[in-house]
Order: sequence, then structure tokens, then C-alpha cells
Amino acid sequence: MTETKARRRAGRPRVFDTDAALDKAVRLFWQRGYEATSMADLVAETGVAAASLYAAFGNKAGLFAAVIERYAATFSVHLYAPINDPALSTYEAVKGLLERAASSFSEPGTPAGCFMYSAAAAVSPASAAIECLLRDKRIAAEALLIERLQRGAAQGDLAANTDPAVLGKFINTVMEGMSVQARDGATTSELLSVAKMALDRWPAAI
Amino acid sequence: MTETKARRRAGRPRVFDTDAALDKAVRLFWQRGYEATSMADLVAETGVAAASLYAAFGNKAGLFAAVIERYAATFSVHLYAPINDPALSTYEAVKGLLERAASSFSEPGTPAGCFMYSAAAAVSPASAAIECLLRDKRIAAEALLIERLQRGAAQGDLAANTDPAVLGKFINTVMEGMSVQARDGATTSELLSVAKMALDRWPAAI
DNA sequence: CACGATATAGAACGATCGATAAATAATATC
DNA sequence: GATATTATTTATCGATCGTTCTATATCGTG
Repeated sequence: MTETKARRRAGRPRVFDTDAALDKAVRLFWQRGYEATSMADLVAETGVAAASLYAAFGNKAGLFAAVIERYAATFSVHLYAPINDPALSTYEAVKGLLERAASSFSEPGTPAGCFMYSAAAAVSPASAAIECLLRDKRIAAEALLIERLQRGAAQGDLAANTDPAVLGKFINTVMEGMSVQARDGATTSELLSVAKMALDRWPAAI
Repeated sequence: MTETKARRRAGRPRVFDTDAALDKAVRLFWQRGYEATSMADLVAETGVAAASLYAAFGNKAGLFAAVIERYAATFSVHLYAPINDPALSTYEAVKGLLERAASSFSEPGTPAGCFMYSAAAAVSPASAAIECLLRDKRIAAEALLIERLQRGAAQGDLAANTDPAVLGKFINTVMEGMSVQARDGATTSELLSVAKMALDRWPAAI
């Protein structure tokens, strides 16, 4: 997509670091949500003038879309790593996912919970497209989890009488609930105990 | 609190029905969240002039506080009824709670999910007090659930090695996740299957 | 009927919203 | 160095935000 080292574009080069600004923006949107975060907030937090943000991202929605991708690349990738790790059993993969959720959702250095779940939980009709962006991400993530379970089932790594779609939706539901819990102040150990209880429901072979 | 039939207050009587207006306001805040719902929206939806709303509720935050109580009286009471039903076993109570959550969160006539979970999921610092109002409600509801489980444990209605606090937090977490799921379009039957999986391996008394 | 009290409707308040126009600065290319 | 292109700064735009003012309407009470 972007030419890595080849000829730079003409004109005055950008003086601010796009990824650094996005990292700041991620935190703001994460904490306050899409509509409650104003451009003035973003200008104050990133130190980048409004016109420069608009030149780089088009508008607030475009900036948010870039923020989503930045969050996915820096946080979601780490969260879902166990799902994509072929060395793990199906159970270990889900266990790793829930344990990472427990720790990352309550990590001190970042806002509580998951950005994907709370950044646009309830918005005005004017921002329906934004809500949809995140919803699609959530649905896609659940689908990936279910696909992982289906692979496990195909390899005999899951009880035969288990519906991967139901199990995946259950796991995903617990994870979404853990985000709400984290937002309300649940500690890592509390979230871990919740994750453990969810894994206790793991379907045993008959 | 309010004098039921005694001498009415002096002055021009209120022409709009407070509860009817609150019901409309509940739907708006439920769907869009606190900050994304404007006073202009509320005026348009309720048909009550802004000045009248301010006269009745003080300001937007006061109106929202009244909306919370209205929601609690009309929806939460029904949702948590099984918890307060002494005729039900501990398992039946929790089962009833989750099943009511599954159906009410996906009921066609109302916004998806639970008002308490999504109406102020992420807000600006200016509305921190509002966020706290709902958080306190959520924490209190979880405490009531845990107390119910503790009563069950005291009566030998729960496995002796079960920690009611952990089990209650787990059930509450699943319910919160079900709200996110409902917001993303999960059907009643999908939510019921999630609830069913949460209830599997219930730690009943041996 | 007069008077105080409360509610109503409509207009308008200052503040903030997302977004942009105009002028200037810094680069690549010719 | 001339020119085209892009980024930055500063100021500002119209719209909307929550809220309040003003004037009027409708009640209970004396």
C-alpha cells in the first residue's frame, strides 16, 4: 500500500508522528467513547492542530477509523494471539484468550475494558456508521473464535456433542462481560476467577 | 414521598404526564446513551417543552436520574424478580434471572440490551457523576445477586466448595456480556443458549 | 375578583461542537 | 532558483449544545 522507502511525496513533510498521535487518540476514545471525545480534546492530547488532523484523517470519523486499526494492531493482536497459535490445544487457546482478556482489561496503564466493546456502546443516529464499524469488528472477532473452535472440533479436540457456534458465543459473551466488569473496577484476579469459572463449563467428552 | 391525594400544590397544574415523558426518555437514553441524547431530542420525543422539563427535573442530569429510577421500577424489577422469589431454589432463581435477561435484552419493543449497562458505558469527564450513578446501580445489583447466593449456600442449596461471590460475579458478567451481544443483534434463542451454557455444571449441593 | 404560585410556550443566551478558509512554511521536482 | 505540492498556523465558520429569560396561562386561596 504505502511505498516504504521510495520517493517521498512532494510538499512539506508531516511534522507530527501519525502513530504517536493515534496512540494518544486511542486512549481518549477508549476512555470516553466516540461522541464524548471532542476534536478539541484530541488537539489538546495529541498536540496536533485541528487542521493538521483533518488534513491527515479527513474528519473525526476518519480519525476514529484509523484509531480502530491502530488499536487492533497494537492491542487486539496480542489479545487474540492464543487463538492463532497452532501449538496450543483448543482449550489452551481459549484459556489463553480469557486470561489475556483478564489482564489486559484491567491493566493499569490503559483505560479499563476493551476499546472495541465500549468506545461506541451507545451513540446518536448521526454516528450509526461509527457504531457499525465497531460492531463489525466484534462480529468478525467472534467468527474467528468460532472458526478456531470448529477446527478444534474437526481435529477431535472438542467434545463431539459440542456446538462450536454456541461455545464460541458463550466465550465471547463472557469476555464482553469482563470488559464491563473491568470498567466498573474489577481487579485482574477477580476477572481471572470469572474466566476460570467460564472454563469450568468447558464441554467434556461423553 | 409525594402526597397521594391530599391538597394539591398551588399554581398551574402540570399538563404533561411525568411518567409518560420518562418512559419516552428512557427509550432515548437507552438507545443512544446519556451524552448522545440531546435535550432537543428529548423535547421532540416527549413533546414537552424544554422549560417544562427543566422545571420538573432541574437539568439534564436530574432528568437522567429520574429516568434511571423509572427504568428500575419498570424493567429491573421484572428482571430481578426471580432473585427475590422465596419459592425458587437458588438454581431456579439464577436460571430465571438469566432467562429473563435473554428475553428482555432482545425484546423487539425496546432498545436492545440493558439500559444500566450501555446508557453511560463511556462518557466525558464532565459526566463522570452520571457514569457513577449507573455504576453504583450495577454494583448494587451484583451485591444483591451475591447475597441471594450466600443465602442459598447458608441453606445448603449450593455446593459447599462454591464461593458465592465468585459465582455471583460470574453470573453477572455473563449477563453484562449478553447485553453487548443483544446490542449486536443476538436473538433471544442465541442468548438463551448462552445462558444455558453458563448454567451448566451448576455447583449444586451434593 | 384579586393575588400568589406554578407551568407553559417561544425566543434567545453563551459555550462548544465538527469543520474550514486564508496565509504562511517547508519540501520535491524541474 | 522557480514552481508545484503538501503541512502548519491562526482565525473563524454555522450548527448545535445545555440552559435560561420573558411573557402568558392556569391553578388554589383569600
